[in-house]
Amino acid sequence: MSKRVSLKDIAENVGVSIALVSYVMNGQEKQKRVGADVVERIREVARELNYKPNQIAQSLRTGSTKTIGLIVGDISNPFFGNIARVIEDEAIKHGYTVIFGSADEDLHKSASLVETLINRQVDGFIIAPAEGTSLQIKALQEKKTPLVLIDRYFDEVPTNYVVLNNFDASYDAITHLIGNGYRRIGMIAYQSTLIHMQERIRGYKEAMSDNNLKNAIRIEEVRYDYINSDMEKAMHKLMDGKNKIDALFFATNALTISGLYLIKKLNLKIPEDLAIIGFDGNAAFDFFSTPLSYIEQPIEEMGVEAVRVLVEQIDGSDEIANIQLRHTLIKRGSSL
Amino acid sequence: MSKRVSLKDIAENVGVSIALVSYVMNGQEKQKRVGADVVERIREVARELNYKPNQIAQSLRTGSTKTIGLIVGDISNPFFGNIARVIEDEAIKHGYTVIFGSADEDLHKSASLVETLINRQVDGFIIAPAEGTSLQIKALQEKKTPLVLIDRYFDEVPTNYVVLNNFDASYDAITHLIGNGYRRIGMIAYQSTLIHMQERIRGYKEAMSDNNLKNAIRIEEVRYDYINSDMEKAMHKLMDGKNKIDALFFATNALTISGLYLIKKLNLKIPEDLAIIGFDGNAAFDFFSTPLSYIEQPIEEMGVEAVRVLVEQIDGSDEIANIQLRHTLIKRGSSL
DNA sequence: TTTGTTTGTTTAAACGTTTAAGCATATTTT
DNA sequence: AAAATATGCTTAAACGTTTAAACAAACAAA
Repeated sequence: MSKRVSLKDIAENVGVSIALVSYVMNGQEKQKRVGADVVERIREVARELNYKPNQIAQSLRTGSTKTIGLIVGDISNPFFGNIARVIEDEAIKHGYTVIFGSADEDLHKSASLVETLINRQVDGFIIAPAEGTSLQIKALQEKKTPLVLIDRYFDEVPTNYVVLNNFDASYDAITHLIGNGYRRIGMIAYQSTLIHMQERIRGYKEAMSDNNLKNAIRIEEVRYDYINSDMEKAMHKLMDGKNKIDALFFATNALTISGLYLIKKLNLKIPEDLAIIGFDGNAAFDFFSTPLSYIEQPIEEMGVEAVRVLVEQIDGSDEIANIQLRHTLIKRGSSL
Repeated sequence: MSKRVSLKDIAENVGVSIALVSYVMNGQEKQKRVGADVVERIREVARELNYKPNQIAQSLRTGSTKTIGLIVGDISNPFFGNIARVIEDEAIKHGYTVIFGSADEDLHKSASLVETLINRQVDGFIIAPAEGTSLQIKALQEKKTPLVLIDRYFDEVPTNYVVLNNFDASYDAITHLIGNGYRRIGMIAYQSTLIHMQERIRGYKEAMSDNNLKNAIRIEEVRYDYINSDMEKAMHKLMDGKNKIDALFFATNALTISGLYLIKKLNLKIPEDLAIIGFDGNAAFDFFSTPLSYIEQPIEEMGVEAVRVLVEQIDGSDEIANIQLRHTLIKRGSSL
């Protein structure tokens, strides 16, 4: 890579000190009263040599990298890909760039990513925390690192967060199913202590209880790393035997997709054999034999708010923002 | 954000010079013959204070940021999301982190991203170049910036690239359709001069010509920014009237999805009314009324190779690598 | 004429590293 | 005992910025 042009090069070329060049490049020629002719010449030479400031040097000197560290579960997961895109755009609007990492819902990968990003001196973090990372998050918080959690948070660690109101979303979905006459409603969730999952489960349970269906509650949990095999077992548990369910609620997009493959394989009629509500919109939902009802998250808003709150924190605010956003229940054939 | 621990802090604490601390932190205590007891104490204090090297300072001093700039069309597009994931993992393996940006296939966004990343002193670029960016790419190339293009490249600018053998892929898909008895085969592509699109088109044309179907060639082009409305017009052109097609080949994943929405709306029977081959696998393809045949790209390999070649370039190689990867044609109901 | 102010510029330190060079002191070789 | 070498450490410069402080020259006010 050929040598980059520095302030020094311009200074030597014009025959002035580095300071003057710096002033001019930063538009401070008025306050620092640089001579008009010198301003002119510096500008000219800078253009000629195609000067680009070295952000690394700037960062070292100013202590700010104008960089946001984004840690999600997996950037190739549509939910995270979409939110990453929103965050990217918002970050740029605020003058930041983003460095991202996928933690695969893994404690150690997450720790390693946090360390890498800290070493790179990011100005702040946006994190969808993996299970068991509450200590990592707490440590960041204690070092007063600007931080916003998305999608999930920890009750025991007070931090900024921007999440879906998962309880409401679940409650709404289940109430809708009950309203349409379904009674034996099951749910398939990830095996996880993370709050977004627990809240989605709580919403399901409470909606069932509030409708005198407490006895009909049937939850199956699936491990993140064995989603397809566990899904098969779960479905069989719920669908086999005389007590089989008549409606099924999936707790995430990936779970929904995985479940749909099975449902297709089992040749179930939707919603006659089984009504379904999934999570997060998706072209796949639209093309399924019966278009799927689902809970839509306000991804755009989530990303926008996350960046807004983070930038406020970076700028010195110490108010904690806890933001819960509202879902939209998209009702279609699969839950009629 | 609380002040970070530096080499100086450790040095003062132990009562030695900064240089010694640096040597120990870099594992050079043998070559630089640091006293065994001092090594011990430095290690201890570093652990106690939880020292983390400031990568910004390291970068400034060493001239290497260990950072890769990744520019794609749109990170929320599954193809790019998936390849970004692979690139991320590979980069980490090589000791790099990635800064990404979505250029939205836009010349100016691309220019602005390149500038931002240059200012951030990335060690090299992986770029899926947007239409009309050949001058940007050429400029990078001339400054000897390590660079690998993916998905597309420019014939007129010799660079490293890792792409699909798009001609072969298209040719194979069309040959397969012809083999199954289809003759009036249409194609819907993006309006673009980019090589990947041109090659896909060329593959289609040549397969048609080679089978004496030159007269049956029907290509409709769709604008990236008006995909859905243009798609509607294109479909009508191809499907209305007496000369209507009996098979359709889509040139990208997004085009396929957009087309499928219309096909569903028009209630066409697949493959009876229209056979279809799409691009890039997708859950949506699996759930469509008839499972879709499609061209699968070796995304994993593409990402792995791109990073490998880039790191070689960063390490000083000046061999130009032009890598064309082979597709897999997934044959299913939609093209029977 | 002296003093004070304005204008335009330079100097130098700092950010946190890395690393070549220098410098004592101790140890080995003659 | 002198010379040579080895050992263990410090000094200082450099990377490219930003910016407070110093300074000189020109001009204005007393």
